[in-house]
Amino acid sequence: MELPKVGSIGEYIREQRTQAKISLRQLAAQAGVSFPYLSQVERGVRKPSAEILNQIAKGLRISSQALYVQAGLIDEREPDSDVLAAIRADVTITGRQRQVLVDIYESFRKENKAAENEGAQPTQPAEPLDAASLNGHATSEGYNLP
Amino acid sequence: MELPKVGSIGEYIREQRTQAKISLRQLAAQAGVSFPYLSQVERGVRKPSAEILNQIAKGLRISSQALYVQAGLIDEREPDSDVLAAIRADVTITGRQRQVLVDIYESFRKENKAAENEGAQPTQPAEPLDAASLNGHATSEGYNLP
DNA sequence: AGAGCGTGTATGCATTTGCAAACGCACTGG
DNA sequence: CCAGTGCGTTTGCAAATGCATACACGCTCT
Repeated sequence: MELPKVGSIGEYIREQRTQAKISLRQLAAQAGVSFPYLSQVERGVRKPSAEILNQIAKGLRISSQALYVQAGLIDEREPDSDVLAAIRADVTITGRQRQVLVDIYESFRKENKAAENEGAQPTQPAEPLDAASLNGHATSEGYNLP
Repeated sequence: MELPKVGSIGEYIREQRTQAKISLRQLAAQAGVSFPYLSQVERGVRKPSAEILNQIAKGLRISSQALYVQAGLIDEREPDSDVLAAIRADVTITGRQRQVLVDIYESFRKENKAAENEGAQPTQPAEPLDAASLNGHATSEGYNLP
């Protein structure tokens, strides 16, 4: 039975890859998997095993757990969305950084709620947002959200 | 391959099962997998996929992550702070937004660590990050979300 | 003795993973 | 104009997963 409804794991991977601005072949090479297979995975044609998922996570430089959660392979009991609580409880960041994270998170929530109440119009979804600019020193200034 | 000695995963499962004092068939039923296959998994004859692993974890009432770590599918190099866990578990934001938050948070951490070491390390201690270098530099300015 | 029920284990087989090779398409630039 | 690269996709095919079925052993009854 072909149920294309499979987890959005493929979309997520592709999203991460395009955000990182690397090609399918590059990611495949870094992850140590074959590019054709990666293509199929991204389109949901094939469902990768845990090992492959782990390698892809490595290639993407993201946490394996992020992928597993996305793939629905980790239940992660109760999301409950206490992101804010976790941020406020974090002692490894400064107060100013904390405020930045809180602001961004809340504005995301607000944006999503607005988009939800509007029809199917995705407001302004086209965002460049390079994930690769990590060392680009993303400090408090520079974020401005729609 | 004849004997993939790597998998202490099977032993771990069997250990957990016997410790829980349930039979192979019972666990298989609770996990929703076939008992013969579970037997093979426990003896390392077969290497279960992530889905099966997840179901087994459910059946054993243990954390999925514990199994993944045992299976070597999660590197566990990072303690994975509570903030990151909360962000990843949050279902009220999009994957892109999630990535933004994760990136910003990690870059904060990186900044702080660099500041802590006081001038020894230049912001990129471990990762070669060929993806970005291949791509040539992205932005290098802070985040700007349109 | 058996019949019955419990355990874990070896088969056969449909389905699937994952790869190598070949393909089509868009861009170059000699 | 078409060789040379890059991209993503499609196509067979060996190897593996995962299951249903059948097997071997241990235990307890009547």
